[in-house]
Amino acid sequence: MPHSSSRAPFLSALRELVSCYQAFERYSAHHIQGLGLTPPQFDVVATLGNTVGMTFRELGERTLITKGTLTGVVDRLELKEIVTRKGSPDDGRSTLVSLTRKGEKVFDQAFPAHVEHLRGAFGKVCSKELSTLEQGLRTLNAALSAANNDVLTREKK
Amino acid sequence: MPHSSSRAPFLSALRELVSCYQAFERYSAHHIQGLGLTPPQFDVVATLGNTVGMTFRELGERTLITKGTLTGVVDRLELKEIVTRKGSPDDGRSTLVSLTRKGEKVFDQAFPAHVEHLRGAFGKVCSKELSTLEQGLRTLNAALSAANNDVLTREKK
DNA sequence: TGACAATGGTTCTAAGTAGAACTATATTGG
DNA sequence: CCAATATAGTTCTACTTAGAACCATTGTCA
Repeated sequence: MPHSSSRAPFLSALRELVSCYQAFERYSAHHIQGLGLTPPQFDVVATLGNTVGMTFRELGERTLITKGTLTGVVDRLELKEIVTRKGSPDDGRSTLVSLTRKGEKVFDQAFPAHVEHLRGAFGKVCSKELSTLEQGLRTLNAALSAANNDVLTREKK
Repeated sequence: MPHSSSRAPFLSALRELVSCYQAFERYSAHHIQGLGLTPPQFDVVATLGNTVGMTFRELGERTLITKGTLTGVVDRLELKEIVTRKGSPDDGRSTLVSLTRKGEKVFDQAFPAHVEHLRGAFGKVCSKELSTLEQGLRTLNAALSAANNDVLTREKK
């Protein structure tokens, strides 16, 4: 589509965003699977690490995993005896998820190893460029959120 | 994990990359679903638009959908009579996928509409910042590809 | 206080995802 | 020319995904 990309130069930035994300996912997932976890499972373990546990709601907000999905991810981590569920004493509706002893060992081993693995790629990019990139992503993020809110409120009407 | 992020400043850029991608996906998917397609289905239609069709292999390379997944996506588009499969005359192994008449109509209607929708978000970011962002993403992409190749060749040995 | 709304999790469905095993057709090197 | 090898798609499995419907509990307010 030659004419459309010349009319819409942002499409090439977009393509780059998507392919960058996918490249990161590939690089990251490959390593995580070597640790015996899937990427969402690792995400949950990394989020629970060094905490006393948290509710499904909070866990979902931090990992950006929707609640329907989260149930399944936590199920499988529970099967592996890496996390446990415990009813909240304060609120009969909510469930607290936390790492088991075994889960903490997994965290202590996997988390630093994974950060090191990532450094293997990100370390090649100079920190100045990285912070420029971060700034640009923030701007785009804000534009996307705003646009998304526009659409949603327009639909509500 | 307060100490880890201070030791690894790239993690905050990474977080921004992931959340930016997800925000884009949400914004984009929402609109695409209003057109009666899923995001991968739209991707395939957009890739086949204004072409005479292509093989699964080529389609997979362009959309970044792996072949096992692509079979299912094309199946569902075929059910909707948006694309057709046709055995390649040159190579008995490969299959050509192309838009049907109806598929072309869908493309002509959906593609420009979607680009406009995206412009609603990206248009808010000035083009200078967008091209800086694109450049940063290219750099990171290159670093990720290189690191990934390193890992793969190391494993082959 | 008692109906009604909001919230937290689970379940269900349709789809996408990667990766491995499989089948059929090419290609290549001896 | 034929055996080994590579390539193209399909199938299968385990998992993730979002979203909707659902259930139980909690909060609100009349």
